[in-house]
Amino acid sequence: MTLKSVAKTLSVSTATISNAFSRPDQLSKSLREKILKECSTLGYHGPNITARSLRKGKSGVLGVLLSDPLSYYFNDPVANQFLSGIAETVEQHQKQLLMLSGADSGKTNTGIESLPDSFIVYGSQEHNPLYNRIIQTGKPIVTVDFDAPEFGSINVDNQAAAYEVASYALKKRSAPHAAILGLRLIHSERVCRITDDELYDESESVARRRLNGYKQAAEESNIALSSELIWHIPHNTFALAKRAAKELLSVTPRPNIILCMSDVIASAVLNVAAEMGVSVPAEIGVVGFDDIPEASRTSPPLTTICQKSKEKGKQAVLMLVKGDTSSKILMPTELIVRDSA
Amino acid sequence: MTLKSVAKTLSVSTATISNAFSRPDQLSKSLREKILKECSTLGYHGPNITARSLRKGKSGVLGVLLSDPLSYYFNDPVANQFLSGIAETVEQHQKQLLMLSGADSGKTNTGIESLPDSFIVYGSQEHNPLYNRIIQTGKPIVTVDFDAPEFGSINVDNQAAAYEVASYALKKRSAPHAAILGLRLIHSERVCRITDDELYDESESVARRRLNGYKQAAEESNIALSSELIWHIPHNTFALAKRAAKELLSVTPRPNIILCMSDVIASAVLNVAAEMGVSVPAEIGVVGFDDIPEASRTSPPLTTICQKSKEKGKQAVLMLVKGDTSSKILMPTELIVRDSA
DNA sequence: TTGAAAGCGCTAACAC
DNA sequence: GTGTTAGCGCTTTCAA
Repeated sequence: MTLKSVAKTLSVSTATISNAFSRPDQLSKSLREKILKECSTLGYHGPNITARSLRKGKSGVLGVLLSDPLSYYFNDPVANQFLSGIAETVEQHQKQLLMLSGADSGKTNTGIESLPDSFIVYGSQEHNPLYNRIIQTGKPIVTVDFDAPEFGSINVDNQAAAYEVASYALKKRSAPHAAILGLRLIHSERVCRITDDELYDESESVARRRLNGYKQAAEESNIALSSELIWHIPHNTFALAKRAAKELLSVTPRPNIILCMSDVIASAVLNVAAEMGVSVPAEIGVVGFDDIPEASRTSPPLTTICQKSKEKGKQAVLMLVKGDTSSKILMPTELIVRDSA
Repeated sequence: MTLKSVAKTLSVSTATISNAFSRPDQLSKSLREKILKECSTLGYHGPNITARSLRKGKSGVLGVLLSDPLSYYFNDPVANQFLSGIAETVEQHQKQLLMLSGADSGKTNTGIESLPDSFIVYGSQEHNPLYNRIIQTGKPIVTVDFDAPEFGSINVDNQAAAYEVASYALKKRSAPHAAILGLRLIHSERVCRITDDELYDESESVARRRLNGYKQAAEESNIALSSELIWHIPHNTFALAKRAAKELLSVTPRPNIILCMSDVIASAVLNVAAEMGVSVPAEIGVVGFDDIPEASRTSPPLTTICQKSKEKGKQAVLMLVKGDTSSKILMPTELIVRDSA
């Protein structure tokens, strides 16, 4: 059942059918309705999207390029929020959402980058060949949580936010002794501490900016920050964070402030602390980052930085919809004080 | 940059370029490698997927039809698991994943159903016009968590599982007095109790089957189950569940067993119970359903039914990949005993 | 191993 | 307001 065959059956031209579906102003209302009704009874539900996309050079699909396997993004609370903001806005604009994995792209090229009309690129894509292919399409791109000079972007001031939450935590203690549970600080798949030279890495990643914020707060409070008390966690999962938390809470003397680069990590700390009988916030203060929904439900509830992940997704879609591909948006963050520090 | 223009530049035929990318056996290895290399330097990354799909009638895209707005699925732990199982398997098979919302389909038809080669339909789609259009494409379909005679499907035995967990909870108490927090029991957007006639509804939904399992267990224990102690919660969110839990825990005399149709609901009950100073499991027993990751981390940890959501997603993709579109698979469930009952 | 050409289903320019 | 037609970029058959 094609537009052509339908046109023949209804004894009108193909243009008329096409117009009935795509350009209502090109024919009378009565004819349009008649045609739509007849198509419906015939079982023709409108133009084939592949053919239409080929012809028009547009598909109505928005691509989201992610930097890890897709399954990761279904299990990370921050990504969940971000993607649900995207999804909601995409739906409002009657577009389709295609999630593009950073993982499969190394293998066979499926040419999928030619389908979407525009892209949201989430997180740094250093070694992702698909990213380069997307750039070469010349289609509109907005980056989120990292920056590329040539594209519009949405970010938060990670350093300032980390500084704020760390300062708060440090000032709450009379004799602060801080440790850091970092997320993706270095390129390693292992939970481990970093080395001193890695501490002064100059890269611009989210983790680095947060670390800089922590360092800044520590300096202001005249606290030493050695790499011995900085852990690297390769992915934002509860299990990995728990491993790091166990190591950290077993250190003697035990730090009394734990700065966590995500709420998932912070909640793992609370969990381990409870298991070990360490009381929060009496013995140790814990702060997170992100303000995921669970943050208000942990015991004790988390003191953290709220970054409006859902709103980030929404804004990214809106930029693309509006055709704004050059603004550099810095979203506000907010210190959320609860009981964990 | 098209295949044709590249062919001209390299002075070979279009067929040769096409073969180099899609049918390696049709030309010599050396020629193929030479062409691939030259294409790469030229910046041609392979055939346009729209044109290719139009021509071949296949796109390499797998569609997942959902019954609510997409954003819902990013925030539901069970859906997260299911979708991550799908995503993982789709990636392994070098296909793309397109999530199709049940929400936008009422509005303008984008013809998107013509893109995917096959579909996973998740959850009953009673009033979803897109479902009907997908059926009309005649493409392979696998349904999950509901059944349609003409398609393959993946389900769990909800009634048996609910019976199992309810029996366990009831037998743990000397004088059991049970209440039920149901998920999508009726068609209402409000948190509310159901009426007596609704209690005997004959429909085949997941919620109904679970309710039947609870009823069966109650009968066996000679317990009355009146609609006065059965709540309907329209969506699987913590906030709605909390509202219902508050109502329930304020009833006098207070039930001492709470059967929850999801772990999200059960964890909301634990949360409310803690706020009200009701101790679990001493004063009330709580059981959930699903075994989401958080279920093992609540306090107390949840006694629940494990349904392998991720595995369901994986199996659904596998059926489609294998071309099996008629098997009716019933996945096993397992009673997970923890501390909440 | 290669080249020529038809045609996948549609849209839009143009003619009427 | 409607009909005709070229061609979007590709794959595949057929012939060379």
